[in-house]
Amino acid sequence: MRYWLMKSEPDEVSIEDLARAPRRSVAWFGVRNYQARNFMRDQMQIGDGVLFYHSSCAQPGIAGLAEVCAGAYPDETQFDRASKYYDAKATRDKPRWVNVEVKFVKKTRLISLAELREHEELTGMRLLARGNRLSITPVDPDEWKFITTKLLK
DNA sequence: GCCAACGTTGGC
DNA sequence: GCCAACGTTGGC
Repeated sequence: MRYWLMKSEPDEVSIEDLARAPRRSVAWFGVRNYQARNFMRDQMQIGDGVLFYHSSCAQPGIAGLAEVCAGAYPDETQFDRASKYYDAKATRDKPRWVNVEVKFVKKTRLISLAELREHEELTGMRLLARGNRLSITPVDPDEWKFITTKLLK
């Protein structure tokens, strides 16, 4: 059982969209970074906890909780010429990109990026590391506990 | 829209 | 394998 922070642009998929999705789950397609892919492929398991983070928006921050509900399988969009995520070097025999599926748990108050930076307990968060751009980052159990019990009560 | 930081590509 | 050029991310 691990914990993760996953960034999503609310214009694409917000926590509200996730709550309204069929079965309240979505495929986390479109990841085109090897490190993030490897997290999905090698480490994410059904039941893992997810901090659902809104990025590239007016109020970036944690907007809700989710959980992994399906393990990694090939991301369909890599094969779709019409998709902006199309990858000419990926084939069905040798897929390059995978996605997991993520299920809604709850919407929370917005914990802004600025607020996350205020807490001593969270200074080690990968999200807050200088220059971090990864869309999927591991979250330490202590950080998860602090956020879900102290910041969200 | 700016720009720092990082990742990827491709020539050598 | 190096590294310059280019592309992307994402907060501000």
